[in-house]
Amino acid sequence: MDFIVEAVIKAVKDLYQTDIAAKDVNLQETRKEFEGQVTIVTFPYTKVSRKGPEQTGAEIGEHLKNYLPQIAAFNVVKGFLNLSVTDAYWLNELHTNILTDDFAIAKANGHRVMVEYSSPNTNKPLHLGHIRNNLLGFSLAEILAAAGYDVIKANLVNDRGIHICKSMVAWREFGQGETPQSSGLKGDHLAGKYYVWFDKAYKQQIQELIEQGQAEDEAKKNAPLMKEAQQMLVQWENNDPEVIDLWKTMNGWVYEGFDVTYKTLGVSFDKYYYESNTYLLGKDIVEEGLVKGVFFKKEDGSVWIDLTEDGLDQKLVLRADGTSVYITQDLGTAQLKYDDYQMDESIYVVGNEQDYHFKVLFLILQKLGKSWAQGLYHLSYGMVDLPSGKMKSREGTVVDADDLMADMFDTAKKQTEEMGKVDGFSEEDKTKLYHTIGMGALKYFLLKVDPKKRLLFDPNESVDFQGHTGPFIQYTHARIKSVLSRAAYTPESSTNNVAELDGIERDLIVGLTKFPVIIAEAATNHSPAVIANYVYELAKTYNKFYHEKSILQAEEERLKQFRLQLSAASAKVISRGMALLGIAVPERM
RNA sequence: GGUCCCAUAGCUCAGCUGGAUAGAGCAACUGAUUUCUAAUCAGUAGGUCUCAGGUUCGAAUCCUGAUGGGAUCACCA
Repeated sequence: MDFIVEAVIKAVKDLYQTDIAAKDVNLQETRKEFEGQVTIVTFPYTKVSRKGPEQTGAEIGEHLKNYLPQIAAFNVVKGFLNLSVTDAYWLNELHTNILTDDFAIAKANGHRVMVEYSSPNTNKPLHLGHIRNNLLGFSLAEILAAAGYDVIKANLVNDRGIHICKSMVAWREFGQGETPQSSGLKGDHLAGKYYVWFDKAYKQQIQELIEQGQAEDEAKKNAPLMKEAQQMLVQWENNDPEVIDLWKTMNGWVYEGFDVTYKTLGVSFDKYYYESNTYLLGKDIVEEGLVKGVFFKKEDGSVWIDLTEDGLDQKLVLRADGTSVYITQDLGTAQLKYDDYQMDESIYVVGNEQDYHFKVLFLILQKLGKSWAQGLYHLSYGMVDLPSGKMKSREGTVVDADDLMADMFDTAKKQTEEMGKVDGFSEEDKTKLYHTIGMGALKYFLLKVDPKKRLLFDPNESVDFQGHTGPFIQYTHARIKSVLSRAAYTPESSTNNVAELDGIERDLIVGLTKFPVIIAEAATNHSPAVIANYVYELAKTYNKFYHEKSILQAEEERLKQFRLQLSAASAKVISRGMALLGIAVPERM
């Protein structure tokens, strides 16, 4: 639509002798109730035209119609100039753009971006909140790749620390040698089980100590289990062979479990970072900051940065004993990532509870003069809430990722069987289909809302399969594929053979042409929801077309061919759009 | 208490850097299948865009304040 923008600029110059910038041309889609496809808001030009909005619109419209062969007609309603673009233009778009293999595949833009997501703790299994994180991260990586970026998907695994030791201590105390093999329990769930055990037993010990007369704070510190965990952490840092061995074993179980979950979710990573390798990083950056005078040292030896001028607080970056805090490692890890990949942008997919942390982190790196700091971005997404409130691992109010995915599979199976849609499917095909639909419903449900917003999930209400859902879009795709296969349609058979379009056909082409713009928008906004809502709109438009127009029984052969082309193009965009969300679409359902 | 985020139909959400009479889905009601998949389509009903000011040709959108909800303010991560 750039040609229209340029023509408007020229029109304003010719008519009113004024130069305007491209961004001052406000193009929008024409509303359904008016004639045309593209609308220009003419209010802003009334100042230079010194005429009313209607007259200004009429003059610009006349000018455009004279200069642009693609403009068939125009009409003016108040300050809105509605343009009807010729059918020849839309048909040309379909054949020379939409139907080509490289449609909506952006050329490499020469920019490299890292998307860090997932970043689990290895002491418990993944839950619904992690699912949102993983889906957002994976989808965003796909979108950025489609927009022309060179993308690295990174996972920073939190595999060390006191919480990991808690699971280990509990297992050593109560585990009696349980392994995933011996109990049949998935490795990450096994670790999680002992993490919960630790917490239970620990609370009991605290209670006992309080009953013996200790203050609560005191009791929390003195509980034998906590002492044991802390001692284990020291041993771990000292490379105690037995502890390291146990740590490796249990983490190994957890990774096996995570691999299964990741596989079912359909996410993947190009690069793993482990905190056990990075937790000591950052100390040299602290040193650098002291030399540059960005940080200062207090009498006790602790190192701080004063961010009060930026509206934030003073922040500790190194403890008095010289050990790292969270932000120390993150400073070091940020440098490590940059040294590894020299990316232009680095995106952290992390919940909005850490907004403050990332604000501070990025600000510090800027103050340290890191040239790459401006490319850092925190994709801050909202928490997933249950009707009962926030999920809490230790209180068992979490929606487990594996359970949820299994439920989705079962629901998909039940619904599909009820509709009797799987006659002639092999068992293998059925399993694959139920997985595709179940995950499609779940993924779409989570990705269709703006990442920034918090999300309400009711485990008692199953995720819908009708209406604004993943299965609706998947169904539309399957339906198209069914028609195409009945017609034995092949892409080679496509040549232009109609001259004019009907309303719904034109709407469909207009919708298809938007795909590349939508991808770019999703990329700049870091929002898979943009894609999700677009694909839904497109599927709706197609379904309307499907009902209004007969394809296989079209009045004429050339019309049939054209509608098949339009269908094939729709299937392609739906499929690609869903792929950007990490959602597969079935050939039949 | 300081800082940050959020508030649109009964419910879940769209609404791009300000533009036409604020849109979908679910739930409710009505209709469509001798014809390409009815997980679909067409229609009815449902709104003080939390409230009060301000900016201007024009505000759900931008600014200020209030109210309600959430997060965060650890020598935890």
